[in-house]
Amino acid sequence: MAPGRHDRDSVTTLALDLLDRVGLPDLSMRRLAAELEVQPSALYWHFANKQELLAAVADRILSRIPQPEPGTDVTEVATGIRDALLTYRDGAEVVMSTYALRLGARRAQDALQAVIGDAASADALFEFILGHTTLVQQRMHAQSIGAATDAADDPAADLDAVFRAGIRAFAALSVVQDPRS
Amino acid sequence: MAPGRHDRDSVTTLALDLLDRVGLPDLSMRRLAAELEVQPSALYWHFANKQELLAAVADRILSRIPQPEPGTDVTEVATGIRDALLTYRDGAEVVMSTYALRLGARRAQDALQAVIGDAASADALFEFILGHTTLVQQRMHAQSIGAATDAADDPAADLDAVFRAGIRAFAALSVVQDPRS
DNA sequence: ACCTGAACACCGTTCAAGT
DNA sequence: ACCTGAACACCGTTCAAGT
Repeated sequence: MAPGRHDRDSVTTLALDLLDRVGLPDLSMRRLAAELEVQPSALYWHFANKQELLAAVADRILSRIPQPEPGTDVTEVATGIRDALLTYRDGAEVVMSTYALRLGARRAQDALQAVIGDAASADALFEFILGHTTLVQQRMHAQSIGAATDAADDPAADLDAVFRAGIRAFAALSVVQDPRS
Repeated sequence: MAPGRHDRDSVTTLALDLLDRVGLPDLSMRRLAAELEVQPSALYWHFANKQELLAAVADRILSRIPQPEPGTDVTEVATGIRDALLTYRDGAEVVMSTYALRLGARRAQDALQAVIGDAASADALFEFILGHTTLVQQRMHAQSIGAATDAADDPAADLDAVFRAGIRAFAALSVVQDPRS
């Protein structure tokens, strides 16, 4: 239980835990340092900056995506990705915020490309899942704050209908291989 | 040229201009106040908080979406929405960040629903456009910083291929009205 | 190898008071 | 109606120095 001696992995683990407890806006370097019982400057021995820390957190989140077994369909893979993003609070936003910088970690796209022929379509589907899940998690937070949302509607029911509509569009592609339109 | 006397509209206009010049991470209340030659606290007479200011900015961005004329197809409407988001730096991220809170301003979904039958599919397509455009603008910024991106590839060429792949998936829906699958 | 201490240049927001 | 002045409670990051 000595206060000190952390490494990249243990810092990332606590960052992920803190993210889930307080959300992305309150995940600060200073607060993370306090939980590690360490000065804020100590974090910069492990990570060059906050972006790099968030990239490590994003990779952890994406590591929960199941590898598709033979015979899996588009809906199953897409749902697996969405659920991985939903596992931690604000998970989708963290992944989005580091998407451009993350080297490697193409686990999601690879999984989708295994069930969708075209690479561009697989990327497009991943971008839909990211966008959709980000908005779902935002709405979760807005609701917990008690803020007025756009909707005079049921809170979660039709969100899933939107997800299914998106999946249906891309699933059609994998069946109807388009005849050079 | 007196320093004072602003209103909600003029503040929003300068905020949009500042966003385009410095990007979302550097769009702070203090910096905006400085450009208006006013104390930071003055902004809180016009807006309850930063979120509300960003929501007003988001509405301005979305107001550039063209109303679909009869005979417009899905590709045209979707491209119009993307281009509206691309007009200002980090436009897509601003819209996403206030999506859950924005009352009204369903202009984008309405435009899409006019060319896609199903409301859930129209929302899904909008979420794809938002996710995709956010990532495109992020990559623009990463590149201008000179940061290492994921790609050993052409910078913009295949981004558009992903956009077209997404559109194609949803466009197929509007033609092949699915026979109660 | 990993951390402290101190500093720099910032944030969003509140609130009494001014005109 | 619109703004100032001052304060509160925060940020990310750097860097010399310690062990």
